[in-house]
Amino acid sequence: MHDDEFLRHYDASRFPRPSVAVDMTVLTVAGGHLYALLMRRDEPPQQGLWSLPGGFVGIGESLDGAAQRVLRDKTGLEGVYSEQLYTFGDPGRDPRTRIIAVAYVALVTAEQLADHTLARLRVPWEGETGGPIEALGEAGAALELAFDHGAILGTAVKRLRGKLDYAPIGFQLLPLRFTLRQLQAIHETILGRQLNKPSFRRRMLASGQLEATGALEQGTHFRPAELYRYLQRPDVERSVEP
Amino acid sequence: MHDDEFLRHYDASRFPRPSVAVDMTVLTVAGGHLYALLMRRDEPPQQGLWSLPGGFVGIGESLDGAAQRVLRDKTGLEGVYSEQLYTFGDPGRDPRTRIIAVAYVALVTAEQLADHTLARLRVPWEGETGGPIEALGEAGAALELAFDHGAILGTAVKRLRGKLDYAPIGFQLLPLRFTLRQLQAIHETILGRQLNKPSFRRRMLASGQLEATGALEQGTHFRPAELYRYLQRPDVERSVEP
DNA sequence: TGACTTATATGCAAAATAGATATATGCTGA
DNA sequence: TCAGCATATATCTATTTTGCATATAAGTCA
Repeated sequence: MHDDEFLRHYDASRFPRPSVAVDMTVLTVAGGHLYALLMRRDEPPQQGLWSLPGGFVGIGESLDGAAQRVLRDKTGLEGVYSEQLYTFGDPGRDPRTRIIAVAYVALVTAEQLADHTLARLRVPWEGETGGPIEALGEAGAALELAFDHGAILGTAVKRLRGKLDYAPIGFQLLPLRFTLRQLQAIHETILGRQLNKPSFRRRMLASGQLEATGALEQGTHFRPAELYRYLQRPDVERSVEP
Repeated sequence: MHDDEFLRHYDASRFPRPSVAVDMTVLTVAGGHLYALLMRRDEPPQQGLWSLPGGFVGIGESLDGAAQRVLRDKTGLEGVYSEQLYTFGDPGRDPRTRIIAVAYVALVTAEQLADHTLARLRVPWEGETGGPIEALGEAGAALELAFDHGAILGTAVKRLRGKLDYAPIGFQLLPLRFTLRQLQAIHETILGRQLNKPSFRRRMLASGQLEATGALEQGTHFRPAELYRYLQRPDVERSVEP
């Protein structure tokens, strides 16, 4: 193998190359609704429209690394769960030039997004049908989304629905200690349908992912529920996942 | 919005950009084994090693389009089912320069790969654990794989196992008309475990994806099985799928 | 025609699931 | 201190799904 010699003469600039960006879908659940973090574009193209936080991938930077960096720089969030979602690369998806976007999903608790603009998501399909979804502003009117970000959001919701019952998704959206009822509410919101209470309980407890803490919920006007904890320590887990 | 003016002055070459390629995982099933199409690299880097067919994405070409083109140019296959798998972008995964690879999985029948080099896949994990897998040559020895292609193959098998029971995967690996026993053999090979016959039958027939043709298998030395057909016409389906 | 081999159908037990109902528990306010 | 309240938690039953065993059917071949 003469890799060394070959590489000395390799000219990476012979062909025109697209730009590569990461787009972050930051989702949370609150009050029975799904929300996504959106930012108003303050420069062209598509100035004034709403978009997912994104940024270009550095030439020496891994995709997961770029995702974490963009998240930190644009939203201040650090060390949150995120995974690669899908890569959107239609020519023309961005009017500037050819930009291929590697989309990521990040899940955070509603408290972590207190200072950001959240848009309520309206999913116009059931189950895992898929397709673009709408983001609604305060008034309930649909926000105009930049680029193909409506499609990216739809893909994210579809992914969440698919992974919900075999991956530790709900836990990322809750504080470290939570009640089974809270976890069920998260699942119901993501799936967009009601679930049976005893059945959900059994399934969760049988999954081995949960551990009872013995502590009880505080501040209720009725019988408090027991607090549970996720066993795989969601505070440590990061972006992984092929 | 002054998008027009902005775009006239936009300089896409201000930042160094990675190259973007598609890598095709072409899989088939035969004789109880999973096989992948591999090509021997005949030029550096990593000359002599075995790799997935791949190629750079053209500047005006969609990712799905690039996948179909690479498949056609490198293997002669046209119009086969393929879907995007995952994007591999570690800096250093390719020694030439920064190359981000959007990996695709394509499924074809064994007959369609008659003229190509196939490597039997050995999956060292169960279920959907994930991780790189080995490709074995004729003699049964592991082939040395280029770049991160062992990891890409592992991701492809994990994806197939996950989608098998709710997506039309088995049909892509069979001729248009097939017996239930053949379909079950495909499932068993992909999953790496035996399945219950009456149970598999019931599940498939209840799924509504199959239609009995009335015709019977030919050339058996015993009772021939009925031939079934996939309802969504797999010969029409292409790359889709977020 | 009957032995052979596999497809297909049927029957039954075990397990998982949904749903309804009953019981337990902590809070509130008199 | 105690009844009433609201929700958590446990229990029970009907239904569906699944695995496994067995029976029957339908071709080939001698």
